[in-house]
Amino acid sequence: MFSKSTEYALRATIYIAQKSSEEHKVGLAEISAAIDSPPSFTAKILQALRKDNKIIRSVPGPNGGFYITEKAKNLPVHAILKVMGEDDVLNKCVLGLDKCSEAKPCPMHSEYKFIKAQLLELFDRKTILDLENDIKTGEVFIKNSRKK
Amino acid sequence: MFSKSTEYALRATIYIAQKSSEEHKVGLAEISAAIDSPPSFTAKILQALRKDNKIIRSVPGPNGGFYITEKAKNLPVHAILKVMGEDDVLNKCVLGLDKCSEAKPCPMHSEYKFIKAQLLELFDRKTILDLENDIKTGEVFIKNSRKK
DNA sequence: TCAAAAAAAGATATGGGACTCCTTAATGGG
DNA sequence: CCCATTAAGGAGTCCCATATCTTTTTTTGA
Repeated sequence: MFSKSTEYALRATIYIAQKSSEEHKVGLAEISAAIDSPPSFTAKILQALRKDNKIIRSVPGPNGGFYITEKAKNLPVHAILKVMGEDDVLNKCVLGLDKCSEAKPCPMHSEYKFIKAQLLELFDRKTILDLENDIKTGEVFIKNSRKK
Repeated sequence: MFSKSTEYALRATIYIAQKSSEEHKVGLAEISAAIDSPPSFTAKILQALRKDNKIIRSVPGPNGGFYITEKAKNLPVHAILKVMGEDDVLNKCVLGLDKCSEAKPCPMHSEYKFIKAQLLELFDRKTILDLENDIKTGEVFIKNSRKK
């Protein structure tokens, strides 16, 4: 559904939410190990998220790293998707028509719109904090198995 | 949601269903004009669909072209997606985890699975014939506006 | 049987996503 | 103030989806 970049962004943000605070930051190496993502590439993605200045923050130097404020944890997953430029993915027509709309629908539109609405609702409702809490229950995970 | 190739495949198939029969075939030029897709690229995609030997058929030479049998029109949209290799797209984890499952879910899994199920149901239920009929009511279209 | 028509096949760009590496800047500890 | 640490930034690689162009093969109709 989403690009690799976005997948890493989501997993990394959840991990940072889970493990960091303003006092205790997490480093790139730990993050990419925890979510099993390529470190250098993850760095680029975290840079992008950081520049947005809304979701994650970072500090260089010893004991530096990434963190996320309690306030930012209340942001919906949709905020991450927006930064990663996935907004259009969710609004796109199944058949790829630019002008597909309620007024000029494609043959899939009338049925797909209800499903799309649920997707949008889910990503708007679910916050970073929600996902972090799910992890803490231990019933849920964000680490990929190492590829062979 | 899907690749350009798949979008063209869907639109082209619907157009062929709408305009062709075993007696009256439609040519590549007409198809790509009707759905506004690059002709040469569309040719490749139709080749792939054709090779599958289930959905569309073709005949070269004068008055040749592409067509689809009445029987094949009863195939679900999912059949096209399968040929285009989009099967994994629909089964993929939102966070990109290989092992995400009911037993080992990601934090989005429990809510996303219901939406995913609806998507799968829609693509399994909706047939090519259904889409063709929607077009015939005239309330629906498959042609993109020409890009400037 | 020949020529035209149309799809099939092959060869070749091109742009962007995915990723790596190297250098630079910022920070904190000794 | 210097050095180790860590993120930021820049440049470049690789591959695949997208797309085009050309040549070959198949078929039909005259």
